[in-house]
Amino acid sequence: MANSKSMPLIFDIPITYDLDLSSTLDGGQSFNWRPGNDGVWLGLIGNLPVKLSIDKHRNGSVVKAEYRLSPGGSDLDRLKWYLDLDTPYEAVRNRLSCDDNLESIIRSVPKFNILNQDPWQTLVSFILSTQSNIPRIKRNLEDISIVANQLVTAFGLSFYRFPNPHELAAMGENKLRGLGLGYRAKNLAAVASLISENTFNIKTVSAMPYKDAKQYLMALPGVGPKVADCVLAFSMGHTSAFPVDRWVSRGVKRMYSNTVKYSDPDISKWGREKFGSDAAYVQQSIFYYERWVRGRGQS
DNA sequence: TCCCAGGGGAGTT
DNA sequence: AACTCCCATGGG
Repeated sequence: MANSKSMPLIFDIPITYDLDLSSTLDGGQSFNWRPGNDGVWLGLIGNLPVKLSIDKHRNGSVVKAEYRLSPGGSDLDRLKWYLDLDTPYEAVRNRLSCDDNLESIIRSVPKFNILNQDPWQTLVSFILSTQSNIPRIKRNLEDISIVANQLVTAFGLSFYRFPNPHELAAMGENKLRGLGLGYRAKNLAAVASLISENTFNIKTVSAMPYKDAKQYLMALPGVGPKVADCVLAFSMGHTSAFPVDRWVSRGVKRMYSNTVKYSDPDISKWGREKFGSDAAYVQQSIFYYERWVRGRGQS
């Protein structure tokens, strides 16, 4: 008879709107989920291995989450927070669809959520994202985790926990450079040290007002306006952030050619003012559309 | 070989 | 404040 304490259990979480896991977990917000069979996604939320899938029913869908129940019992709340299940995304989409330029975008992009990821891991992810590409970012993050060598097993599979700031700082710039991070290794090693030494307090950033939080993040090497906005949007609940990369810039310029300015800072400011707390959702929709719908996705 | 990839930062004007 | 160039590296 199997030990029930070590057996993953399946939890059904009802949601009142459609949720597409692929575009949510693997749409450019997060880089550490891997697809399994039949629409299943596997990954770590913190140290917790989780297997996720969606069951569609007539009256709304159910998120199926499989994981080991830990003693504290707060895993379900954490999962719901990570996936941002309590935000009424159907209402968000309805609001935004009133904008003629957005309506077709919203309709042709899968129904994703904006994640609440771990700020530290998200910061590292987007420091690595500069002048890089998504497959490479994934590989860099995975290599970092493998070198950190904190193995967790579940579902008969291996997961490597993402190193904390202290562990990453201990790797040092040269080792990171050896993983193919390029010039980003120097910034990442410096940031890991600043955080592990408590010179920079990442845990307080979420509670700061948007502009203060952004300014504070941008004091870190390798963190400019775009990286800061991604961290704020995808890990700190600042959904009024409007990160501008080349894809979003391209999309906004085409869709709003009459109203919008030109520089990235102008576009970011415009997005924040026009869409308010929906800005991050709009930005991610445009990114996804430009990258994988319009561009017909070269990974 | 050339070009691009979810930019940032320093130097110049 | 806006513009230019360089920062490493891997893949197409």
